[in-house]
Amino acid sequence: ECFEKIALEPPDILILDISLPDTNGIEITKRITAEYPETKVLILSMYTNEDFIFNSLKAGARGYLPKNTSREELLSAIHAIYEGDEFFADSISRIMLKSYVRKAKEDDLTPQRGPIPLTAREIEILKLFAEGFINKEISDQLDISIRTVETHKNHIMKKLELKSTVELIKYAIRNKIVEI
Amino acid sequence: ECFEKIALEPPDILILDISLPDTNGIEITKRITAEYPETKVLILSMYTNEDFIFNSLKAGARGYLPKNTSREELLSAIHAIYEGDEFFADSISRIMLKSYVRKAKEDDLTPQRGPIPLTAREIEILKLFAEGFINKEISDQLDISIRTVETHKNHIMKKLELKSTVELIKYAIRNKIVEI
DNA sequence: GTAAAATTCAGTAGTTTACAGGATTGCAAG
DNA sequence: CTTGCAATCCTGTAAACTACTGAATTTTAC
Repeated sequence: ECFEKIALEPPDILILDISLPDTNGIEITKRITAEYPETKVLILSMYTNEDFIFNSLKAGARGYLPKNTSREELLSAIHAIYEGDEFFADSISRIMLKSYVRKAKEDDLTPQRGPIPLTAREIEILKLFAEGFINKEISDQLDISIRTVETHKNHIMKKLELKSTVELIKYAIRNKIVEI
Repeated sequence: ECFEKIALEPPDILILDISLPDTNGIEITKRITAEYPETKVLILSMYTNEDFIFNSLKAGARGYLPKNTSREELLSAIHAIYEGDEFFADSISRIMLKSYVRKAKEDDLTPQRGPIPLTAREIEILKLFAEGFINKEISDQLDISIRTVETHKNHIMKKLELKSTVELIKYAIRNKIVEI
């Protein structure tokens, strides 16, 4: 029914009042913002779970307000969104910021399980390998024998206790030796 | 001088008034939070650049206020932080939230350069390969010949115009067929 | 100044890739 | 219905790579 009415005359702002923390509201938001980019979605929900808020925003919502929002704040939000701005209740911003910082810290900790226990030469070879060069190309670039390249790779695998080249590449990515 | 005084008697809260957008304030924050975890850092700065704020928070700051903060808000922040909470001015939260959402959307768009042009079987094999299984293990799991596994991999490489297994693994990671 | 580690190279056996070819099956259009 | 196509399956052969062992030379560390 919602989509039928929107198809007739897309509104400037669609206020979605979400009562259940399922993905319905998010799916509606995604569809609206995809099909009617000029219609701006403001979500009003009692759910302040960070993942739910996050997915709503990723789906394209321009604002998010908790249910206990004052009349004044709702009006401010509508005006801000109408002007093309985004609007989030302070409580929402704060929840999301904490989550953001927490994730950023986690991301920063996980890759570095201690310093990389490789020599400069080994890192050089791992980098070239993980960039996609085959052994012959590596040996040409470094002006050493193919066998030496192989030996270095072997040492690397043993040091890191890796069982396949797949893990080797993943290691290089995780430790930022190469880009994905 | 700052560090000498802190060493004598670590304060409950350290209010860092940063006037330059260099990394000094961030380095100080990092060192304090590492050496004196019980000392909480509140940053007061006229710089509201999102990267600067972000790095401050990653360095361990418990709060961030812009220079034009009211006396009341500063006191609220000090009290909140003293209680073990975090405190960010609303303007700061809003800046960071927008940046967060923007980045999340970017991350979501980049990997999918169109649908994956592989058959179900090919994706199955790519997934197992990128998880680290060798051809023999894949052929056992799927109950097919090793040569068939090789052929599938060959088809995948040709379809995707990839030149090495390294690129194949990176493709699988980018397209979320496997975790890093 | 010696011991340990890093860097270099090689032999051998087994595994994987590159390239070319063929067989079977399922499904959809003519 | 058969024709064509894509997907799936299998093989041969040469080249490249891996696993394991061994070893010479240079660097680093105490």
